[in-house]
Amino acid sequence: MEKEPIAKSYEPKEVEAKWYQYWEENDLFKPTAASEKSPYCIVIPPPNVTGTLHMGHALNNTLQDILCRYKKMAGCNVLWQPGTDHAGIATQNVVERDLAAQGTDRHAVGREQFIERVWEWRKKYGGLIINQLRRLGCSCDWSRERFTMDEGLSRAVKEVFVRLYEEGLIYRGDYIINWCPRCHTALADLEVEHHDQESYLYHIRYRLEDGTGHLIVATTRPETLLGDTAVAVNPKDERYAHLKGANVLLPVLNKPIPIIFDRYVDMAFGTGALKITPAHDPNDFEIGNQHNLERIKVIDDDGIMNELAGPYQGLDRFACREQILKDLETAGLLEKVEPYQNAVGHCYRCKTMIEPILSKQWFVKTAPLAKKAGDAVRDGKTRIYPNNWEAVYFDWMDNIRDWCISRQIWWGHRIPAWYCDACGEITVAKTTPSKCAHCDSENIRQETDVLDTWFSSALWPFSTLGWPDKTPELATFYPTAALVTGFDILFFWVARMMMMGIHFMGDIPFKDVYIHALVRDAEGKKMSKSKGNVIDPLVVMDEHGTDAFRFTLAALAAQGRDIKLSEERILGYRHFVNKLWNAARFVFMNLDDTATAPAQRPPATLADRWILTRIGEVSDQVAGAINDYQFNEAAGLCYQFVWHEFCDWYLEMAKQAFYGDDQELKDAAQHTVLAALGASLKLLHPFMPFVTEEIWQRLPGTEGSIMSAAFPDSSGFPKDEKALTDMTLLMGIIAGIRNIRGEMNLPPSKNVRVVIDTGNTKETTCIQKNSEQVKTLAKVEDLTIGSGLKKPVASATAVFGDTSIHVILKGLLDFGEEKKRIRKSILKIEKDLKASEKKLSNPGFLDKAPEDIVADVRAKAETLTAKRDKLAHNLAVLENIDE
RNA sequence: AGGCGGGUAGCUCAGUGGGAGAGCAUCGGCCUUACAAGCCGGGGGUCACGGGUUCAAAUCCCGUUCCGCCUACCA
Repeated sequence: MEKEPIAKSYEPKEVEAKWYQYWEENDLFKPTAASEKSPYCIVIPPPNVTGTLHMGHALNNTLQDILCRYKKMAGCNVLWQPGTDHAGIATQNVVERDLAAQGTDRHAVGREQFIERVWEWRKKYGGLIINQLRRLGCSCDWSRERFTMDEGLSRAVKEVFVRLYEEGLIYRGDYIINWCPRCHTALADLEVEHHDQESYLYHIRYRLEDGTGHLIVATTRPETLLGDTAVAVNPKDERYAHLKGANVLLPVLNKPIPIIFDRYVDMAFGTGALKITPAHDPNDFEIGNQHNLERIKVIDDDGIMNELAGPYQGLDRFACREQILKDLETAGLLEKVEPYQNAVGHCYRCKTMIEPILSKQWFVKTAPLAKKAGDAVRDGKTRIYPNNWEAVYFDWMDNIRDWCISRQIWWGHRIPAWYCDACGEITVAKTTPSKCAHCDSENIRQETDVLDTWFSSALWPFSTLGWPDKTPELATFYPTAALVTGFDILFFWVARMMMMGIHFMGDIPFKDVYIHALVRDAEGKKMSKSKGNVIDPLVVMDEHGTDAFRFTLAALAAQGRDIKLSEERILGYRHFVNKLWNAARFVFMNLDDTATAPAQRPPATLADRWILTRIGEVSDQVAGAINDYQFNEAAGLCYQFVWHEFCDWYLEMAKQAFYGDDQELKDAAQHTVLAALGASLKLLHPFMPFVTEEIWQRLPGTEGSIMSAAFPDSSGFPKDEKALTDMTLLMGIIAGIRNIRGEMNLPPSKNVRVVIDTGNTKETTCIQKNSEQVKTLAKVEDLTIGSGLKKPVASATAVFGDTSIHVILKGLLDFGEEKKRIRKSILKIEKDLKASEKKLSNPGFLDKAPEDIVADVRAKAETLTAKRDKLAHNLAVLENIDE
């Protein structure tokens, strides 16, 4: 296809955009409509529309793309379902910031106008991250792109809400939430930052109602005592056992409240007595529920004390604290103040101190859903890789709390519930009702809260495939094959998709969950803008090319460990991309000037037979590793094979055929080298889509995209055991000679004469047949091969197996140095030998170790002994000469 | 506080029961007509420490220690 001459080094920029466009134009990212092939589907973890591509996305999507591209080549009907998330609070914040810059705010603009502005913003910037995913090479079917606020997905959200409500699995109730008095919204636990803070622990005297004494309570928040409805102590605490049924008087307000007994109270902390404020503390709320305590809200939504705070009404919560402390002091009720460090929640956005406040919220009753979601993993229907995350998953599912799904913001799915002002009942419906379902009053108004962002993303695996309609995609691709995500959203997203998928589809949403690591900087720190240690994937792709970047991520993606990304590592793999490029260049230079592939030829040389056998083996290993989500393993296998077997050995050996006159050998080599290069490209394609496509399209005899080619496997290649053993011998011989050359600092220009004393005639034949290779690759000008050959006088010796290799160094050999070299070698062998002999002389080992292991050790000991003896013999020869 | 992960070559990390590996760095030799972003060769590790299980431990168990992360409601 491509005819222009191939450049000396690979230039990613020139080819990446070209091929991405080609793939899209040729519909290569789309699944086939009706297909015999087995379906394979991944739904993308939808990035926030506000987002730009960061390292986490890059890793996440690279791994998904590797899976999708591999599966397609392996013969599956693949759908990678893409889309974005409306990201309620994050997006609302971005647009609010815009408004602030224009000197206005959302309240001034009004709800409808505001939402319109968000849509406008989305239209303008929402495609940013999608295009960055394209840069990364993601093979998503973009014709199916979805957005959580789309019409279709919104319909799914309403459907789910209404059905859960009708089933009694959604309810409205009082709950303690994290309230930001400045932003005026509830915050998810995730959105609360905890900072250690220097504060004080105040010991306050609560007098007993009957006047017989007092009890001391320790607190960091004295102002909340206005809402106290009990004091709790541990039932085992003997100090307070006599106070059963007694009341204390709330300081300042002088109101009697009960002393209750609850195991939650830590006897060792403070005085062992805990004030209970159910309306302003999450724990107290729980305890209050168990003891049926009244909940008194004394702080309003602005953080100001309300009418129930009595004399403190109108004071800011912090001012109130000061005032109350003064009053307690005056009344002689402040026993002690000690410095204390505690973690206090702050709004992640404006850093205002969070106020836990009691309010009415919507909830999903999760227990029944969680039970099934837990069982699905317990039963192995869904498998989590690596499986240590299963424990974390179970722990959460087994201790799950009801899920608060309402948010007091504007951007999101507005809850489809209407309150009736006439009868006070709630109407929940998929479409906007005209009147109350209970009393027919038309005086109804819709809930102003919107749903938690995770509510719509919980439906993602089926809503994107068309649910609640019965679509062919849903029938084909649900349950999806795999979900690839980071552990940080295991609870928020994965767990909820499991619950919703099982409930509404009657089946798990995905068979496998692959949890990958976090990408950190070279020091292991989390990348963040404030630390300034962010590596921008887009910059990396610009500098080193997408393929090198992707390969780096895959090569570092070992399970269960974070990735420390370093520039050097990327550079190393960039070299690998270039190596592949140059290997291809070499191949092209040595093909006859023809556009078509050379005629089919059987492999003619040992090298030909060997490389084909190796491709078969490696292909199976790579496929196995990808199927097991061992991305680093798969990448490593490819790297090792392509560089150190295909390039270092096969291409070097093929030169003999290419540069020689034997047309038959040449034809066979051309055929083999094309097969080997083609297979290498296919193995690498899932990791490096661009460079492999670029080379593939230039290869003679290929048709269409490499994406449509079949992934290699061993059934398509010979299994030539003899080629493997012969090649091992040959490589050992050559390495032996090279080793001596290296140690003696012999430049390649200095050819040497070599005598090879083999162990048997088989070896003699093998080496003789390939003597030209030995001569070329080890720079030998004269090679003598035979069994029982004598060591030449001025020669250095290496031993491989039964074979002695003597390199003649007339006038160059330092006898002393050579003897030293051999002695060192013998010492090393004897150390190994000793270990083997120790095992073999251990009755326990011979008794209990498996036979094959014992046989291995025996064989090893024999080999080592033979080698040692040979070296010793050669050493003796040298010593005789010396004398 | 609890949970999780980790400590292996100078650096970054693979390696889950049978003689320790890779990349980078380093040292020596090479512009050998695909590639100096390259080729050939070398050196370098008490696998954190201490115990245990086993014929056999980097690998499994217990303890110690250091580092990192996540969760948390000690007022």
